[in-house]
Amino acid sequence: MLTAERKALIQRVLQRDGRLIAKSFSQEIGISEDTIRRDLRELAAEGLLQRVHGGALPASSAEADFASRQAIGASAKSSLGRAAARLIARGQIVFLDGGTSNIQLARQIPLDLRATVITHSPSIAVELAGHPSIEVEMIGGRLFKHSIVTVGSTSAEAIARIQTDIFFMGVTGLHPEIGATTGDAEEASIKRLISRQAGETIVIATKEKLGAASPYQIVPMSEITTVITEGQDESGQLDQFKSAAVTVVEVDD
Amino acid sequence: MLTAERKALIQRVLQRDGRLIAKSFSQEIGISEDTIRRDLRELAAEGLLQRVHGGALPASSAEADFASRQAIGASAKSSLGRAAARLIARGQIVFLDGGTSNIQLARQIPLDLRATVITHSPSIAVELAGHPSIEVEMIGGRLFKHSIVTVGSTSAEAIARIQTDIFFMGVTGLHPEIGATTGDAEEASIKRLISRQAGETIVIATKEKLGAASPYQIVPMSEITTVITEGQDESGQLDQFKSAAVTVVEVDD
DNA sequence: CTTGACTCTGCACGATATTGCACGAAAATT
DNA sequence: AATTTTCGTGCAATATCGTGCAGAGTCAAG
Repeated sequence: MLTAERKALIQRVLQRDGRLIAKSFSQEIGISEDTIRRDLRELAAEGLLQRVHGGALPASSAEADFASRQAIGASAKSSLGRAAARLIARGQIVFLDGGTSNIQLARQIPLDLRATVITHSPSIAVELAGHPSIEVEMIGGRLFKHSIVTVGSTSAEAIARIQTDIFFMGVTGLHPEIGATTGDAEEASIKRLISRQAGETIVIATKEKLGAASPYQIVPMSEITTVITEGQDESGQLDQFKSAAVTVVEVDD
Repeated sequence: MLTAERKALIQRVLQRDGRLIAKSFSQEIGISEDTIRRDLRELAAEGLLQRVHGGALPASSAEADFASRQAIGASAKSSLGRAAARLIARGQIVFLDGGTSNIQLARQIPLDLRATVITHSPSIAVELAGHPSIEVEMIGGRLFKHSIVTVGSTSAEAIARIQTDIFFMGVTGLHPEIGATTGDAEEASIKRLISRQAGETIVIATKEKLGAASPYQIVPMSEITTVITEGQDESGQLDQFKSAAVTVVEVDD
C-alpha cells in the first residue's frame, strides 16, 4: 500500500467516524502501529488532523464545536443569509442544505413568504417549524452526525424524485479551478445529486472558504450558478470566480 | 475511549445539562471516577469549566445561571425519561416518536449504549446527533409543524419498511377504555402504523395525561405494552390500566 | 548490471502518559 | 459530633509514544 493512499484512507476514516485509534486501525489494514503513528504525526504537522494520545481526531473537531462554529462569524453569516433569502421567490421549491450558513438563511426568510423548503438537515427543519408560511419537506435517511444531515441510499432515492428551483449548497471549500468541495465522500455525492435536481445551485461562502479545497469535490465551478460572499475582496480572488461564468453577489457586513 | 474524546464529551454534557455529576457520569460511560475527576481537574485548570464538589459546572456564570434554572423542575420530567431509557437493550432498534417526553428520553440514553434509533422527529435527530454510540435513522416526509414530526405518504412508506423492537409513543391522552389519543388525525394514523411495525409499544404519560382523551384514537389499550408514569397514584386510576393487561411502570420523582 | 543514495517499513527499547486502586484528608450531610 | 461522600496524591500496571537502527525496495547515474 502506498503512503499517500494510506494517508488518504486515514483522513477518510477520520471524516467518517470522527476519530481514529492507532492500534485498531493498524490491525485493520495490516500495517504496523509505528507506520500509522508516523503518518498521523506527519498529517498533524500539516494541520490535517489533530493528534491525541491513542490516535487522532479531525482537525476541526467534530460535533463538539458545532455550537462554537455557529458563534464564530455569526454576524457575517447572518448578512450573507439575508442576501441569500432575498433570492427566493414566492411559491418556489427550494432545497436547503445543512450547515451554519443555511441555518442563518432559514432564520432570514421573510415571515410572509410562501414557499416550499426541502431539506435533509433536521436542524433546518426544526428552525423552519416556527415559520408561519413555509412548507417543509424532510428527506429521510441515515444521519451523518458530523454535519447533522441525512445521507445514504434512502436519502438519494428521495432526492432523485424531487425537482427544485434553487439549491443552497453548503461547502467547506470553494476553489476557482477545483470547484466546490467537502470533507466526506458520501456527503459530496448527496450534494452532487441534489445539485443535479436543481435549476440553480447557489453557494454561500464566507471569505475563509474562498480559494480553499477539501478532499472531495462536489461539483466543478461550471455547475454553480451563483456565489454569495463577503464584500471585502482583498486578494482579488473574486475576479477568478467572476470569469468562470458565475454570478457573484458581494455582501457588505 | 480516547482521553480527548472524553474531555470533549464532558464539555458537551456540561453545555447540554448545565452540570455534571462525577459519580453518575463515570458510571454512565463506564470509566472510573478517578479518571473523570482527573479530567475535570485538568479542564478546570484550562478554565474550560468550573470545578465544584461532586462534579462541575460550566465556566461562564451566564450559562451556570441558565443551567440551574433548567435543572430545577427538569429533574421531575427527566426521571420518566430515564426510566424509559433503561428499557432499551444493547443493539435494539427503537422508534422514538416526537414530543418533549421523548426528547427527555433521548437525553437520558446512557452514553455507552449501542443501539439504533429511528425517528420522524427532527428535534430528536438533532438531540441524538451528539450521542457517541447511537445510530440515527430519520424518516422523511412533510413536516407537521405543530408537533414537529414528519407525516404523510412518504413517511408512511418509509415506516412500513422498518420493523422495530420498541416504539416509544407520544400521546396527548391515555384513557383506560378509549386508549391512546392525539389531536390530529394524520398524526394518529402515522403513530398507529409505527405501532404496528413495533414489537412493543410503550407510552410515557405524565399524570395529567392519564384518564384524558383527545379527538383521535391512535390505538386501543390492548395494543399498548407498557405505560410509564409518575408514582403518585392518588385517584386509583392506575389500577384500571393494570387490569388492561398492560405493564405499568411507576416512577418516583 | 552494479552501485550508491534515498525512502519506507518494522522492530527494539527507553521514555512518557494514562488508568485504576489504596488511603488519608477535606467537605458535605445527618 | 458522627457519618458518608467526595477529593487528592502516591503508586504500580499497562498502553502508547518517539527514536535509533537495520533490512528491503526504488531509482538514477555510472
